[in-house]
Amino acid sequence: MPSVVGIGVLLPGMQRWVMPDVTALLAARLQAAFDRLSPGADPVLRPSDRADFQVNGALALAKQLGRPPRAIADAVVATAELSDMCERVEVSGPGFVNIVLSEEFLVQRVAEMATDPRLGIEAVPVPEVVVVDYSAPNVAKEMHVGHLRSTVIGDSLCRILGHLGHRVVRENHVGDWGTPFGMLIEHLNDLGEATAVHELSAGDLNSFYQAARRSFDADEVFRERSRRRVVLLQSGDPETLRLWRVLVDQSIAYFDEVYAKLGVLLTDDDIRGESFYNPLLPSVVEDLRAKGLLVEDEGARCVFPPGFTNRHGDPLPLIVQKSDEGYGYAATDLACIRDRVDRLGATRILYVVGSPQAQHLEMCFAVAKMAGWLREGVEAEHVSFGHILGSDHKMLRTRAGASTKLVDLLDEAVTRASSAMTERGRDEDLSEAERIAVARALGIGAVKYADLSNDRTRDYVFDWDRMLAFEGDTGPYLQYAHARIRSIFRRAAAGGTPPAEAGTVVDAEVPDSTAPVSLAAPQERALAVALLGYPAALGAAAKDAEPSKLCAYLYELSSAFTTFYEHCPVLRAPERATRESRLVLAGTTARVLREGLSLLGIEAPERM
RNA sequence: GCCCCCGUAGCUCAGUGGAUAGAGCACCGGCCUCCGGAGCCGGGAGCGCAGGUUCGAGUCCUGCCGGGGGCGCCA
Repeated sequence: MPSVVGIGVLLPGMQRWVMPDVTALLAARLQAAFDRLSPGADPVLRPSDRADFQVNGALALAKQLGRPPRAIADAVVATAELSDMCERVEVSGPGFVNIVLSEEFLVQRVAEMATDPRLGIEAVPVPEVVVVDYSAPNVAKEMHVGHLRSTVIGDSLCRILGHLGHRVVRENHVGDWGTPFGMLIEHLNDLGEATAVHELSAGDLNSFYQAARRSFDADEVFRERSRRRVVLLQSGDPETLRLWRVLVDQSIAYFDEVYAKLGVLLTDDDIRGESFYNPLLPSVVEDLRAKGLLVEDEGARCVFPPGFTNRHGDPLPLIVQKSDEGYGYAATDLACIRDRVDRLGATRILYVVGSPQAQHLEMCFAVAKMAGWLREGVEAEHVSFGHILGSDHKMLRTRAGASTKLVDLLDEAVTRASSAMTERGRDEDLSEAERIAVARALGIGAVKYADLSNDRTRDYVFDWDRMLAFEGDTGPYLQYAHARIRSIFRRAAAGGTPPAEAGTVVDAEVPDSTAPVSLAAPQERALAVALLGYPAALGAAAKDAEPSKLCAYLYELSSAFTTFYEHCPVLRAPERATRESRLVLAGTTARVLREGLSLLGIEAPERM
């Protein structure tokens, strides 16, 4: 069964009318005004540092309409229906329109958000079927840092898209087929099944693989056995398949351990390994041949999508079937696309795959379009990402030059988080069990946030001290901001005084999220505006498949909160009404932080 | 050789063609009877180089320089 995330929001009865978010609402109003001047003209609505928003569309329209930009801006201001939202709309400079939202509007929207279980996030009206291809470890091979990015980014995208109401199908394209399995199965035989299983279940996949490799390189007899074993595997020999299954199952059990440690959604049901597509490969080749796309070249069956050339400037082939009749990975990738469109009904396919494979994927997409498998209305996107670099700005490796094992990295993160807590005396009130859980949340969260908060497409420098810092744009900082707000509510629940017994956890919710909100102080207003930006930020992250946009938003929100918190006493507010209003602001901030972090796959502890 | 990505402050990074290019770290100066100071307020410092398109370019185009990646039977 394909995995489904977030389908719940589409169930009858749960679907409810939620007002469009502030940005969308404003954009719609402005669009109507611009349409009257020039149908379809882009208002160019942008956040502004000198107002809440600015509208730049008038300048672009000036030349086209042959009118001064200020006159156009004036016309927009005169005709746009903004009076219920804004307290000031004015033309400035060469023709910008500055928009300042009214306090009444902000108050009303924050109140709606505070009482909305979905925090103002509207389920998309037309859900897509989004297939997310990510993680993709190899059977009988250790997961290393190279798998971190794909797994973490893909996980977050699944969560975000699912939360927005899309039907998400997770696909873990595990490397479980191909010529190396001849060698691996023969090595398994040589070790003896029991010994091999023991070694693999201990998670020592690398030494197993490397030993197989050594035999293959050194021993001609072993090599020949391996080749014959590949043929047996391909032909479906039951005993060979059984041994193959042993390797696969042991590896999957190991992957599950890593996924559990990492805290991602992937389950065994999401595994759609290369072996799954194996039976579909002949028809891929047949269909390409029938469509006249297949070209035999040097014995290999290829498709030459236009626009791709090799080092000599000659057309570059996508090799579908090798000269030895075996299928190349391109065939699998093509079968995969077809399967996702036909069987799963995908309307959007995300490949969370490293940037080196950009050209290969482009070629696959091009061929799939030529063959009609990727039809109109189905988007295939390469969600590309860069390398993780060490402090020397080179690919992260151990001293020995091997790529770092993912489990080692994660264990070190938790260890470092644990000592950071002790150093800062943050663990004094926590029970041992809670201390361990928090250290885990902090360490894993720090690694994930460091990865997710960068522009995917770029390489980033891996730096323990920076990612685990409790200040700056880090996971722990956001978790801290959340924990600090929760602490306010524990105090509020205890009558405004600290709990009598250290270690007592009072799980307090917002006492009254329907209390009237006032935004008299500028820091209160700024926090309200930041809160209302949540839907737009989430939408942008989903549209661009870019979790860093959600990270940037959450960091801005935290900053707005700390400024607010510094200047606006909550529990010590002089008036009861002010105190309750501020509790609503703080409580809503905590909820957005917790939900936002969870959409990144990061836990938000109550205390830390 | 060809193709792709990247080059923004001392460091790590944001910047969907719009006004004076923003953060964090580090540094400097203020604020502590502080609901968690892991903070708040303020400061200095930057778009690799050269052209071009545009009313407007960090953003788009061309060339160059520098870094990374890819380029036929591995995935």
